[in-house]
Amino acid sequence: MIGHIQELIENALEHLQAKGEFELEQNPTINIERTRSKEHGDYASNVAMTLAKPLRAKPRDIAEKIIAEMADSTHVSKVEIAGPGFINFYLTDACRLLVLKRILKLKHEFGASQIGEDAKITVEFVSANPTGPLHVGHGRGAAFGSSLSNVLKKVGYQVHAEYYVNDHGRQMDILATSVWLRYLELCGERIVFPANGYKGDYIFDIARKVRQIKGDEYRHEQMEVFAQVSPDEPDGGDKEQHIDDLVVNAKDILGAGYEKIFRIALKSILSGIEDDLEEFNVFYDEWFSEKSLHDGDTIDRALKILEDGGHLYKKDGALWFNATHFGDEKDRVVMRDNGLKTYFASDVAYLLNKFERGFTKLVYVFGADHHGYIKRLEAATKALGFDPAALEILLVQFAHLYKQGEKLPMSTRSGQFVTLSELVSEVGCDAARFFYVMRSHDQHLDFDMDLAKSQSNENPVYYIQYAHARICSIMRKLEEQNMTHNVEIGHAAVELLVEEQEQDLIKALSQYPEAVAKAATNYSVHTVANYLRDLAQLFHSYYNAHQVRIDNENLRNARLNLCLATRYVLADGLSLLGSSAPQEMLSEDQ
RNA sequence: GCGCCCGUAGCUCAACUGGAUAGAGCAUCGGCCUUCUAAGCCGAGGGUUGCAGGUUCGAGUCCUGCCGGGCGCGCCA
Repeated sequence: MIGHIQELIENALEHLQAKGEFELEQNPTINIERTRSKEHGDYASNVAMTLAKPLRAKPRDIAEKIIAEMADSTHVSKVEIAGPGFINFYLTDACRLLVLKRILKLKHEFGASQIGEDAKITVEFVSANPTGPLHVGHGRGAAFGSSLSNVLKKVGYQVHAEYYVNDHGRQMDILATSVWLRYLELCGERIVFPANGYKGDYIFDIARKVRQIKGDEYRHEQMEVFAQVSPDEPDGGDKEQHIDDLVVNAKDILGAGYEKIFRIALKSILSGIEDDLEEFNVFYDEWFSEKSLHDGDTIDRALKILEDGGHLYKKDGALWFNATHFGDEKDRVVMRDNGLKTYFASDVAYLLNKFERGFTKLVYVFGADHHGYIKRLEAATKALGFDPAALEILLVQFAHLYKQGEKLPMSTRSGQFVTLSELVSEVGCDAARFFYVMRSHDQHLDFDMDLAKSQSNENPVYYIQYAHARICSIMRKLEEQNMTHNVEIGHAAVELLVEEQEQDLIKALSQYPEAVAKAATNYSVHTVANYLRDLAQLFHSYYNAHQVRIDNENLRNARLNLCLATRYVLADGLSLLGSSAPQEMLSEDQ
């Protein structure tokens, strides 16, 4: 429809130029918008205002000429000048009502588009280190990334959702060593647990698993384990050095056994993460192993490209990437003086890997604390010879959880945190997903767990789901009373939908594709949440004002069509956000 | 200190990328269940968009400077 109106204005402008009324050096971009309020019609254009300057004329005069020259359209019933020079378009009823037929035909396909033009796009999100279970701090990234993937798919991108598994490197060594130390404790060794080790209870769980499988096979005396290890922080030493020494000992003492513990720990935690995400309705197309970059030649090739480009240099025994040359604040180390490649080297390789797989858009969903990564990733992209515009790095601000008015602490190392799984089992997946994405991702979020749990009008998820359930209820009651719903009769009678609430609801339905498109192009999933709230609100108003199950067959079927269309859109929108659309609302005491 | 993000109703947040009278929910107050689920509806009050300038037909939105909050600034991940 927007395109149609653009065409009307374009043609009018061409005629005016041909007649010599207007003299324009270039064709203006014609901006058509939905009006904010219905007193301004359905669509509006500000073209007369933007032309005021080049034409040196008053906006309202220009608008008048454009309207006079505009061809009649079967879709437009009225065109008006308003305010400082807006041109307002009113659609014909027939045109407005067309959307109902469209929705009932397309069902869950309604709202889809080809904006993405089938482009290959990756969305990487969460990618938390597999050193412990996901906590509520990861929840927002998971909810946002997953919903964004759904939305991008809906508008015609080939989306590949990825979780980058850091299954290589120092943190994983610390994890494996932590497990071993807990295992030794279980065997009865007296261990002073390192300050920098992973302290959560889940480490004990994994240690128990190791003991179950291997018995006392990996037991060694405390003296041997701590031989030559520098003092820990509480004893006046460096906690980093202390844990690194322990890792070295663990590898020496255990040999192949170390690898075994490492794999058990990784597998155990990773499958826990997968389960938690599945429970959270989050699914990936790929779990990408960092280790695979090392095992293959990707890292070496990536570094070679940087090397060949002259972007690497040696300093203090380490190998540096000349990131400042590409706009970063600092140069970055890619290989430490001990010969180990840094995580940044893996990041560069992963970047290269994504481009080599043919993705034209690389979306990263990062926590806000990672904003320092933007510049270095852009720098690496340029140095690899790719266009940094292909990167879309989205920062998700922190979500603070509140329970009974108190802020919940979040700290991975200390082992004190609410896990995502606990959150989901407490407030439910539907509410948790919705709450995480109902605010703009670049805005801080206060997550009120009591509100998310409450079965009341305060809770926006239930509000939307209730609208859906009410429609389902109408359909159920219809059958019970042997009334019929004939879609064709409904279509033929749509012009009977003259009530204000019906008109408003129809208009809102027709805006669904725009809401989805906007969410996709702006990476703003919360707009879908807002849209659904508005739609549910309009439906509830309608429901309270008018009966659907009535004897008048024509009107009844028209209203049922409207209800069914609303139901499809509500269900589809909720599914984009990862929430369900229940057919009935059951309270706890039922 | 330097860099990035954010300041909108008492609270939590929107505002179609520069448009018309800045909107919702919660909270507060007043109404609506003999009717398809009251997890609902209808109505009322509530604002110098942190402050000060600038850009233009027009600024919550863009530019500059302050004030206030969050985060980051490792051969850690």
